[in-house]
Amino acid sequence: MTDGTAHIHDHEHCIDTAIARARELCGAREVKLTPIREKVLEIVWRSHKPVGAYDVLDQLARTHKAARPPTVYRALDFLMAEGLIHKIESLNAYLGCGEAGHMHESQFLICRACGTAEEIVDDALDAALDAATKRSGFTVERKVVEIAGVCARCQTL
Amino acid sequence: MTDGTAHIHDHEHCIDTAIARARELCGAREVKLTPIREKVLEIVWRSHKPVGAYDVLDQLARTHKAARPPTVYRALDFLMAEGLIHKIESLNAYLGCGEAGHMHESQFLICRACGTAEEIVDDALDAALDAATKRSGFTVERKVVEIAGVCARCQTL
DNA sequence: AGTTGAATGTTATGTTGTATCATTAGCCCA
DNA sequence: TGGGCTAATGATACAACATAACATTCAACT
Repeated sequence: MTDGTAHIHDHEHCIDTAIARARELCGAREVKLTPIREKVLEIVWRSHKPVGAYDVLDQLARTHKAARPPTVYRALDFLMAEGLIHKIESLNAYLGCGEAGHMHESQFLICRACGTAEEIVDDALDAALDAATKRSGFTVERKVVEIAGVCARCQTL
Repeated sequence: MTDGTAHIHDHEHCIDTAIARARELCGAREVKLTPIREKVLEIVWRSHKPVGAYDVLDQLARTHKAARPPTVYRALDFLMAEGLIHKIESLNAYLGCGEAGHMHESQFLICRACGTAEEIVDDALDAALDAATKRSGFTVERKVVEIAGVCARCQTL
């Protein structure tokens, strides 16, 4: 286990919880969490680090020989549409969403030292974003907030 | 002229101003705004829309046959390091910086209808970002804020 | 002129993401 | 029960974005 956050939680449990939650949500919404989609979700959740689509593909291909780029991108698109994962634009990588269920704007703290990305929910920040756009008469559809730097833990190492 | 913002300003003048400013800054900093770098800056400034590296390459190649992807990426890297342009991560595209000279965090309103990206400077928003990270003990190096939606003008069309 | 370091040239390749059409799987229901 | 519909997946090809590595040129200083 090389995951920099492994020390603070039971990661298998955290994956299982995320998948169980995804099943519930998809059931309630009457959309299909197919085996491929579920497997991709699990692969993304296996790390708290954002993971690239082709890394997902490599891992998926171990159990699913037919996997190709479109296989992965379709699954990722589905999972994003359902709010189960996020894309980190500044890394071209994907991350499991810890707040799945209620749609929300995502804000990330990305550590360049350990590679982890922490999703934060800050209502004051979100309000400031809305205020900034309201002034311009701009209608918001998506808010990308990605803060890169060094996390508290890595600074002490 | 198909630029959605062309109606509100003299674009040639705005390009000239940006290049003159870039020359000043590079002179003061004793870094070289070479012909290639200046041409790339001009190409980026020709639109208020973020422009892809390969679009820049196509345009650069008209006057500079030897241009290749590294030619363009090197120039873009230089211009970004000097704060003369920004990269829009969610579009993989580049945009002239209207606030060149003082280093600052960039925040963008990106209209999916007309393709323009407006750079905004909102101190309250920036303060909210800092507050959010301070709480986590996170050291910020770069802040990416990209708000996508529909601009005021496009909503009325 | 000779040396040095930055900039550019050149070739190749790596990485990320889509378009397109064919095939399969689940579901409704006549 | 099997025909017809739609969603999902398979499969091939390619487009778009970006960098590695090494060669050459150029400008500045001595």
